[in-house]
Amino acid sequence: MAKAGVASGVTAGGSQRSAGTRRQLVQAAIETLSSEGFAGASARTIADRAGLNQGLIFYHFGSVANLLLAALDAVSEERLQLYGAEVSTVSGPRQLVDAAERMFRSDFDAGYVTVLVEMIAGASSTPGLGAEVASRIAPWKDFARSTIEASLRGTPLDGVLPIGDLAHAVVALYLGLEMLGHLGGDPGPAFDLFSHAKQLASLVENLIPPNAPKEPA
Amino acid sequence: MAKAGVASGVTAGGSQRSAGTRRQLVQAAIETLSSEGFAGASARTIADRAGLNQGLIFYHFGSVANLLLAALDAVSEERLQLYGAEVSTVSGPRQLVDAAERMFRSDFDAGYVTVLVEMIAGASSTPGLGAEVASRIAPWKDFARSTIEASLRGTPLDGVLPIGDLAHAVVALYLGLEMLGHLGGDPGPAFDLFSHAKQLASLVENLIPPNAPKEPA
DNA sequence: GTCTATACTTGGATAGAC
DNA sequence: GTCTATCCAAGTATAGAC
Repeated sequence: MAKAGVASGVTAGGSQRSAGTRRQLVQAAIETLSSEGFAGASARTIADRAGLNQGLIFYHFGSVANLLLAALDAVSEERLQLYGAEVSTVSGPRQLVDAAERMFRSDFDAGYVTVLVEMIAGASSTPGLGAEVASRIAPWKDFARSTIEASLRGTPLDGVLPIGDLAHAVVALYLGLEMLGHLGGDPGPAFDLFSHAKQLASLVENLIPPNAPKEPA
Repeated sequence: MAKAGVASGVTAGGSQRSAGTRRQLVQAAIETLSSEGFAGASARTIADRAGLNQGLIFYHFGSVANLLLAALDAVSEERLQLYGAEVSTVSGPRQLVDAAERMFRSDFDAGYVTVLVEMIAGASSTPGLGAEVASRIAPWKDFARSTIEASLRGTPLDGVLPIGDLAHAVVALYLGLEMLGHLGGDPGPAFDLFSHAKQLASLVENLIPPNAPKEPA
């Protein structure tokens, strides 16, 4: 056991100065989770990186676990918003795979998916953390589902694929590819897969043009 | 930082008594990794579970990291052997998916894949650990590749699919499904996926019967 | 050779200074 | 309200007992 209990809602909303300190700590927590992993994300390590006293973590967040959750929140919100923007201009499966590849690349380089992976893997060490992490992962599955659904609209696959299960698989694959890529230091195989997926998506699109007008049922 | 450096080959081969102690520690390490995760797998926690003095870990393995690697070795070897046996009786994609589902179920229930996931995620916290873990994950990808290859022999997909990349994806998916299933406490969605995969595999098999004699090139 | 008691280091948390 | 100095628990590691 390393991190202590998960208090709820200790993210006090205070002054300007306080907000700045919190922001620095959250940023340092993200970087530490990326480079040292959950097990290496101690109060001291994080505070050192931010150039701040480690006690501040407990004052502002109540516990290390809560700071890490705040870091997860920050990453999840920012990325999800960016993903939404990327995807909004997309029509059809091939463009979607293309967008997914770009997002994976920038995620991988910045170490953002690592934050998710580390928090999921680390959750089992702290009582109560699992549920908190789960509630922050859920939006990703929702996002995957609605995006897949939208991109399939108008193609012959519309309505025949189990979207919910597919979304689950996509998220799982995304996390797994990140783990393997990070471990070997080489995300190469992941990008080979994206390239195959693009061919497959093109195949689907060439059967029937994307976004062809569809008869109302 | 929690675990210390990774010494090489400290797994001294000694007496009967020594072997028994090591076995108990490895077993306790596996259980601890499963239930508490990498971050919770301290020398004291593991030794307590085994009912042994924590100093024994350093005497027998040199460091906590080395004990955890020994645990990973044990799980990987035992499971890989069992997987090999399961798969040896298999012919064709559908039976393969069937076998994979059985293996995933027993792995998930026993927490064996969790050991892999936790070691991969935890690797980044200890210098040198990443490479050691990577070399122990590699056989899984090899196994996936040769198994997929064999099951496709004689089907119309033989030779057209990028086996290496597919194997990478399968391992990644396996790890990702484990993470998500473990997090939510419910591996359900993973099994839904297996069920879809079975339908897909049946489809492939019905195009051309499995293991149909193939013309030599 | 095997194990235990003990030394030392790092980590979480808070009482009290500003 | 914000932060720092300090405390105690938990972790790694080893010197020495058996």
